[in-house]
Amino acid sequence: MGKAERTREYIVEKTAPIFNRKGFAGTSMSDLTETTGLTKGAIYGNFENKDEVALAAFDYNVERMIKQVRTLQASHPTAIGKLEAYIAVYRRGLFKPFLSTGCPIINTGVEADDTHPQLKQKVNDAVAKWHRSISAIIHQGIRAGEIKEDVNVAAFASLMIAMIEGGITVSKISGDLSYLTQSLDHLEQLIALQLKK
Amino acid sequence: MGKAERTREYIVEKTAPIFNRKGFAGTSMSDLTETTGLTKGAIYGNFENKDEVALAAFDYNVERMIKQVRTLQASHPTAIGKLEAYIAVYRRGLFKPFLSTGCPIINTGVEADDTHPQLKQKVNDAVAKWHRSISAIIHQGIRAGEIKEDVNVAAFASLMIAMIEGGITVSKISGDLSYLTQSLDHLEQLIALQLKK
Amino acid sequence: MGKAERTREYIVEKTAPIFNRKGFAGTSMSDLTETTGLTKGAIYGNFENKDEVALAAFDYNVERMIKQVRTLQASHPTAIGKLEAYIAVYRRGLFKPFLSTGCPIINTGVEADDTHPQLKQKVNDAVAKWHRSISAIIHQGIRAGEIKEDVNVAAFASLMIAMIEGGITVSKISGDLSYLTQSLDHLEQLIALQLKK
Amino acid sequence: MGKAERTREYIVEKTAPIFNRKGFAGTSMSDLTETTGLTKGAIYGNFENKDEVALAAFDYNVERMIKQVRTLQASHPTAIGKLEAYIAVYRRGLFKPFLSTGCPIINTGVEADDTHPQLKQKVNDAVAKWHRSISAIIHQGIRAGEIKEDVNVAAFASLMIAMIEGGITVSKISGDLSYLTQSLDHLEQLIALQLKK
DNA sequence: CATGAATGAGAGTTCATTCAT
DNA sequence: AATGAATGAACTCTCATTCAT
Repeated sequence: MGKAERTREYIVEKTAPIFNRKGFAGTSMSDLTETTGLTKGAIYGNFENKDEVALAAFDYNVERMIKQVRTLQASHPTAIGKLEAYIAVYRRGLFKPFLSTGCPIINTGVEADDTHPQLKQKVNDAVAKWHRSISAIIHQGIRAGEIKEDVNVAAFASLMIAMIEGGITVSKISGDLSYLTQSLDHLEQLIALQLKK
Repeated sequence: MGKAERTREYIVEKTAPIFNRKGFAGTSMSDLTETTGLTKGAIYGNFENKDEVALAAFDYNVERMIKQVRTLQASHPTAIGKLEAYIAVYRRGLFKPFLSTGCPIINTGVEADDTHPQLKQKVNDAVAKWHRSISAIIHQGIRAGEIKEDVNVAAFASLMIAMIEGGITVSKISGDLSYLTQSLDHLEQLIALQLKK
Repeated sequence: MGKAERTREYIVEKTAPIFNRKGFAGTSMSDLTETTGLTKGAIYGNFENKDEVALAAFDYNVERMIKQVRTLQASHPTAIGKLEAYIAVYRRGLFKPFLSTGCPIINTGVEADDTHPQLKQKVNDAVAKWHRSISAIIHQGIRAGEIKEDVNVAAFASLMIAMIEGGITVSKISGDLSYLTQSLDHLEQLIALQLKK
Repeated sequence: MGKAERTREYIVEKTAPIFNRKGFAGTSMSDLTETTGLTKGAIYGNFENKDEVALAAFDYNVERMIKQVRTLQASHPTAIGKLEAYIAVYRRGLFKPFLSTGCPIINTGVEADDTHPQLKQKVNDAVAKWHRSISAIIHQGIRAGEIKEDVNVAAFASLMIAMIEGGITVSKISGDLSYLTQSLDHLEQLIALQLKK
């Protein structure tokens, strides 16, 4: 990894939380230089413009969430275990500052939807990828005989994502964790009752 | 209603959708003058600053949503009917541009949470009020003998809000209505199975 | 005096101290409506514009100072007595809030000199009138045999005005009354030693 | 001296006369960009805001006056010579455009006294410093046996400052140099008769 | 006449971006 | 490759003035 590559990563790591907290319009280039300790030139030397930093920061934020799930899923070979890993990760987030700024997909999506086509596309892709990922796990569970065959896979994945994101987001904006707790509790029941054979 | 009051309302009506779409930081005073056809002076003559317009616009946006629910609930005397009215309103939103910009509570909350204390407070209040409103309906249903007595009222209200908001928001940012559809379908089942006697 | 005339005077009385304190550029039309309790329209109905109010306010402020001197001079028939009346008035100002905002001639002149020709002209006239007034008193004293004949009248009047204004102004801007005290003390001696026969 | 430092100085040099002539409220940021040929961004890159430029400009204006006096005083070792240097400098100003805009201490003090606490403080300090400076010279003269021992040092310094400032200011606002001439002539006599042994 | 809502130019300030060094 | 001073457009907001009511 060359120096330029390392600087790029450093900038992304440092600025990603700012973009997640303040949003694209609310984050200024000065915020970025302050957080990184770098100059304007250094950032513009590594990124074409603010948009490019924001896009890279979004990727970084999403990747970071995915990594947490993947790590936990690695130690759970069954489909049900992998689905429950999602719940465990977000439940763990309840007690860490991890979710205090909410989910980057929602944070970015809500702002970008009507103002920033490039970010919007990335958000779209992230949601679609997540949906495919959950669907694949359920299908795997069906093939493995763990999960009922008549489950509406796409519908369940949609419901699962909506509930998780709803829980995270309403808890974040209200400062009341019960929204996330209830969502995760209910999701756990659904997995046990509707999916498990 | 004096002229000032009328202009205030006119400004709020016209600008509320802009704030909902673009957010507070993303909406400029020039956006407001363009939409209203008024000059900056006219807006500053009726509002102390941009914040005040945004706060009034948020109230307007929330009130508009509440009104739709209340109107439908008026023709449903039972508690179950009133809860189903929520679902009907949001399902109807699926086919209208009504929900195309998402829920103002989420849109505003996501941005304001880390950047705008006054708006954040209003969002907090709106969520709390909604929770109280749903809880009151369930309690009324219990007293009326419509709804099971052992329901965890607060938990159900939290789950209901999280699911609706999750459905609306993920559908909005992904452009895929299935998230909202699945949330509303499942919520309908929950009401039928877990609440109804 | 008609109603219009009374309103004009009311506006001038109320706004004159504001102009004296904040200056022309530093005083806004809103300052004027706040102080008077009148509307913009009421002021523009009685004055063509801000300049006209400022010009009238300057006249009022100067006239008010002159009146104080004239009143005291009325009870002093001698020329020396009349000159000492000036000193008495300004010395009295030391203990009243009367001079706390400084002399309107200086306050206005300093700002207007390079920015407001009309006000500048009024300031010029006020100084010239004051000079003529002192000169006339000295000449009267000479004719009456009170004052030495070889006094350089114009020079003495100039020195007297410069000392009074210097004392008032430096005391005002420094918050230290000694500048005015020393000026008045010295001026008193000069009258006794250089003028009095 | 870095580039930023040089630009700061350039801005101060160019804008100081404008602030002295038009005052703080009367000087706009556009006045500053016009005079300097720089953009607003360039000024805001070097100063936090308009206030900071005005404060630096005041310091510059005062320092410029002090330098003239100090330069002349350097070639006059005696206390009397140093005091007469003040008079010489201001008398010289009579024939140059140097005093055409008046004394920055008075110009600034008159406006700032009731409107700008930071500038007011600087004015206060400048007057106090001047007073101390004159007092020190007189004390030095007493110790050196040049000046009478029973002189009221503080009182003389106050009178001297009041007379000089009164002369400058009334001459400026009236356009009649006799006020300054008479003040300086008289002050010269006072030094010769009241101070000199 | 008086009102006060509305005007529109201009105020002070910020910000993404550029470019000489 | 990095610096950071400078750009200039856009930002929020104010102000003297006007005019329909």
